[in-house]
Amino acid sequence: MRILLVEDDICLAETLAEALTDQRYVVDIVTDGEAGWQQAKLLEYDLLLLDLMLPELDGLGLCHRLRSHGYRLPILMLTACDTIDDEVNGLDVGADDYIVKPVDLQKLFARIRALLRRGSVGASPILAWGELRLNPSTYEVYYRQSPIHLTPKEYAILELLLRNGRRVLSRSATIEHVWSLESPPEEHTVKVHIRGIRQKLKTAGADEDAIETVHGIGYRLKQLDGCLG
Amino acid sequence: MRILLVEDDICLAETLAEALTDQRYVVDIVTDGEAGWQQAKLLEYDLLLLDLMLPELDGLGLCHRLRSHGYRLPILMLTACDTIDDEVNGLDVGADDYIVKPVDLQKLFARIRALLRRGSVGASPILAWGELRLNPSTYEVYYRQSPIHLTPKEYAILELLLRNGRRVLSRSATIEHVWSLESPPEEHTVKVHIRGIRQKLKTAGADEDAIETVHGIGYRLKQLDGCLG
DNA sequence: GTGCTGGGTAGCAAATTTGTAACGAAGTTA
DNA sequence: TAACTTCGTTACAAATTTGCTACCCAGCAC
Repeated sequence: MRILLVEDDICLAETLAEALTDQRYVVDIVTDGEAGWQQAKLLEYDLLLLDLMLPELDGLGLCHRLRSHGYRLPILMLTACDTIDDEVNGLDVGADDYIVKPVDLQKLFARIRALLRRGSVGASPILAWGELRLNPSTYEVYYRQSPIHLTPKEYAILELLLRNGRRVLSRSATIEHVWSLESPPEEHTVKVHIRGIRQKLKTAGADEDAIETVHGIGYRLKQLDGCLG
Repeated sequence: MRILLVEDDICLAETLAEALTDQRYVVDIVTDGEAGWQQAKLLEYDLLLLDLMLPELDGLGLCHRLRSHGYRLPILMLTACDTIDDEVNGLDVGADDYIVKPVDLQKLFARIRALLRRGSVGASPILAWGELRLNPSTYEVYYRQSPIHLTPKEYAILELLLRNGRRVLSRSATIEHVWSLESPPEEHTVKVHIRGIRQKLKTAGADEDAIETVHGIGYRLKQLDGCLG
């Protein structure tokens, strides 16, 4: 699960990101509202953790802009002031819940779980590409009828590829998303994991390689027959 | 299975909680609707037992707020007035069933069991997975014809697994559902109990392990032969 | 072709995660 | 009270995952 954290207090942001990473979320941090908007457009996040007070574009503004552009991801507001007014404003512009600072981590985790739980109900949870299917709610990966066992890192990379469609993922971007704050490995490590995925797909009966290498750039999913990019 | 009881009559609340605890549920009590809302956001409950008349935010209001925020847990309304009106109102705002005071405990248990098995396959009160069967109303567990004696904790974990099908249960989620708030054990404890279950199933003649370890995530029931994900 | 850069493969060792055994505390039952 | 069960912990063993080094191959420029 990928979370976008929009928080200008770098110290708090890193603390939160570390805690969330421990909870196995992948966390991206941006420090102002405008960057949050750009980043939210760039990738499909599962949840937005949004400070109310931000430079450039504040939390309410970003929230409002996202909702008015049709983004339906769960938004959890983070606010220093726990007045009713703020809550009302936040929920008015389309936030799903809010939590006051100082942040109680257990409470934060619980709200995030609650939001993700109900977010995953409506949308089709299965990511698919040709004969390949990945179910994020059960961590199951299938090629046709064959279950494929992937390690956590392999799984995370494949999920990232599937969520990004034909977009090319550079190795550094992959590391940023999959490893996030934990000590990032060398870029070569990505190759090794890509190899692991390819090998397991092949063993499962995939005739052609689902992952395309874009020389000098990175990886992406291969064009499907009969599908136009 | 964890139940949230929202009831302002402390005497009744404690009586019910005790009875439910005897039935091996984990019960948390709050005494007003607003607290109920906060608590429901905090933890993932398996069922909500909700008095209609409450201070702060009444049962109908809480029920409505939960449903409109996407919560889908079963809600059992508790009401002193057994008029059609109340029933209609309750079901309108999204309660699943209701029971009138004074509470007949046996009836209460039966309704709770019925609501908890909602969504599971068929109308059978028996939870089953392959040759494994678990009867929540008698706490009996069988593998084929052989009865299996499980300790309460082992039983609770196995029931949770059976109710969750292929979903992966993290160790922390398992603790959240099986242990009460005062004394949650270390995550390692879950491993030890899982081992106990596996060992007893094996002794009972299970050829292959029913519980699958999902490395880095948690546990789930193993895929059954002939079942597609 | 040669040289160069980037990507693929294999195997190993460290780190992390999970499994097992055993102990003692606490509670139950006879 | 003594025997027994349950349960959470510690300590250690086993398994899995992970990231690295080293080496080979493919594509590209000349």
